[in-house]
Amino acid sequence: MVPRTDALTREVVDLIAAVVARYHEEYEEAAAKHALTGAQAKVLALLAREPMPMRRIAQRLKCEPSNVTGIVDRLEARGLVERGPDPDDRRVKLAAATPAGLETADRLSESLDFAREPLAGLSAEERTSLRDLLRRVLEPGTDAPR
Amino acid sequence: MVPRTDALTREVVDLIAAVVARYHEEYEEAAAKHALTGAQAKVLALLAREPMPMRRIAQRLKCEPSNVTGIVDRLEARGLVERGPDPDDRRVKLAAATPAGLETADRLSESLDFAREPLAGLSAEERTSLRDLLRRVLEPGTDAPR
DNA sequence: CTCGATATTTCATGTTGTCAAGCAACGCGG
DNA sequence: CCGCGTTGCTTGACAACATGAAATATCGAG
Repeated sequence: MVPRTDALTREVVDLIAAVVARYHEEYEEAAAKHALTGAQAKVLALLAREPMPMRRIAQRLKCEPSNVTGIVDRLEARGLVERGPDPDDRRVKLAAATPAGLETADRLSESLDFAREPLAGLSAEERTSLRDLLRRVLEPGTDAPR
Repeated sequence: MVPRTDALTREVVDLIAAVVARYHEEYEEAAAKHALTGAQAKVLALLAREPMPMRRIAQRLKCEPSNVTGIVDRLEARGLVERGPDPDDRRVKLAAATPAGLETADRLSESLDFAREPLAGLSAEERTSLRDLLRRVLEPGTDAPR
């Protein structure tokens, strides 16, 4: 067992906390620029890649399916998303981004690109190191993608 | 200007997103173990270090002061936090953790220690590299200037 | 076909967040 | 000292997000 009071580890954890805070701030800000909330932006980004059942969205967001209903309702009300039937299972509803939704998702993605500028301060070598270290940190319990 | 489609940068950003997601998940989980929400845990952790005015809490949380009122209300209702007068300014209310609040904050902190185990997989040298790289990433705009 | 499981929705409820309005206290210029 | 703009906090109204329980429809195995 690693000593819990290790100063170095603590500092790294604090830095990660700072990164998390910063990431959130910028994400919400970028979403707000397109009149979306964070949750809506996340769902829209998901659906821009591929349509998926409500239940799958809930898994990705790690929340209850009943919650997703509301989020998709609001996106649908704004014409960014549509619900369609799943040909293989009539219980399932497939949510998909509309053309307008895709367009918004694209612009959102660009705003987020802007947010990643801080990384530009790192050389290619440094970015590679960072990538490798982050991979290692995430490795043990990487969430099994389903 | 760095090309926005740089594969390496994109991968690092994705990894950071994964770290952010993971961090949140574990934070909420740790908070829930003590029957706290994420926001409540954050405020309690802040106040466990030192008492502070409501307005300062709002700044730290980057939210409206009126929001803090509710969060502190709930913590106070559970006896984890107390509001007291500021001797220097009677408009100000100083929120402070009660003994019970300090105790909860301690146990919460231990749960979070547990969550940082992933870092244990890294050698001291690697943790140092990671620290330095994260510092660099955060450096330029530690505080979003507006 | 029946029955348990699954996908979604609806409803009730609670927390977080915003904004506008209000009140008390501060502190400055006259 | 007195007004008056500013500041700190709370309140109220309202939207979004989140959970859990119950309702509905469909699926699939026996």
